[in-house]
Amino acid sequence: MELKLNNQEIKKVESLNSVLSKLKQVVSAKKLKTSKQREDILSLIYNSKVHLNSEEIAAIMKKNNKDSSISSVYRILQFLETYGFVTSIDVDKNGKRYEIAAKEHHYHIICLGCGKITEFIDDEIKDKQLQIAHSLQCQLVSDNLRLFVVCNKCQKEQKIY
Amino acid sequence: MELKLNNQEIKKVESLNSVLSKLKQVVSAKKLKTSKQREDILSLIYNSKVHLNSEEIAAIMKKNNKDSSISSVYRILQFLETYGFVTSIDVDKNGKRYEIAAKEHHYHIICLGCGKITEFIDDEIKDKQLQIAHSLQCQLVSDNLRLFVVCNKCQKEQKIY
DNA sequence: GTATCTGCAAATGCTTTGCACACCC
DNA sequence: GGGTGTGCAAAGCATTTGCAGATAC
Repeated sequence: MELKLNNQEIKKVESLNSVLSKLKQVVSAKKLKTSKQREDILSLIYNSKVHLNSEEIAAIMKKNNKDSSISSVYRILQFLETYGFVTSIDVDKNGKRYEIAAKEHHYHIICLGCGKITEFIDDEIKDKQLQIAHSLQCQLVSDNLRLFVVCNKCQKEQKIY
Repeated sequence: MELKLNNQEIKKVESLNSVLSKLKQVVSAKKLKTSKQREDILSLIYNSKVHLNSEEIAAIMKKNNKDSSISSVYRILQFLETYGFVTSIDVDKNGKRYEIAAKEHHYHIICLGCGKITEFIDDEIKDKQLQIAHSLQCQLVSDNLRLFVVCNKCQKEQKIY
């Protein structure tokens, strides 16, 4: 089977420099102004091995002496998502979590015990979805597949279930 | 392909009476007390052809002269979800939407234009998910596949995109 | 009678927004 | 200098919770 798994993260399809350069293009095209925070948050999400939420992003910014108010973090995340630089996923009650959009198209496995998010790629599922959308005369905009599991470690620790 | 589609709703695998009888069993086993509202809300969700949110459920209860405060609706929905009578899906900003659990296992297609939710069944995707969970030594608890689309009608009306 | 269920209002948690000031071009 | 970005505090919105009274058993 052509399943690709990766416990760390799915391959990125673009370099950080390329992503940052695209950000500059959008900012310039929209006649907006450069903001160090915007670039920093985008870089942070690009480099993060985990899916951060807004609070965590604000906390890391603070730790890196790049302090940013939580409202700015929200505004910047909204901007970055609107213009396709990041995507968000809902996995728990602690708000949306973000990841860089410049990643291979993938799905998420979420452990209900420890919250760990694993990513995987499956082309068959992707193809199937396109077929389904097409058969309904729908234009597929985005898809979201989440598997909620109890991981091996949490099963052994009898964390839940 | 073995895709099953249904523009109205996916077949239910259990009668309302059977579901209500199971509710009575749980209530009795947990030494709780019968509540007409709990039964009414469960019946309402069973019979609804659309995915209702809490506000809508409260409004329909009111219209049927079975008035229920919004907090009771939330408490009852939480109860029904905890004990596996209903399941919830997140489709928009208007809160979780509920459906009866006694339905064939299925996925959702959500139109970003009109909000219409279509359900579909696909055994290949289901099998694939089980394989994936198994290959990661994970116990699959639940899965959630949402396709966000622009439906044919909304494309013609150029509602979005 | 006693524990659960309900309605109300207040609280919660994530997110958005209004406003004044700071900063980029 | 004019408009965009930011920080702060307040507001929004779905949901939860504390409490007192109502109801089921």
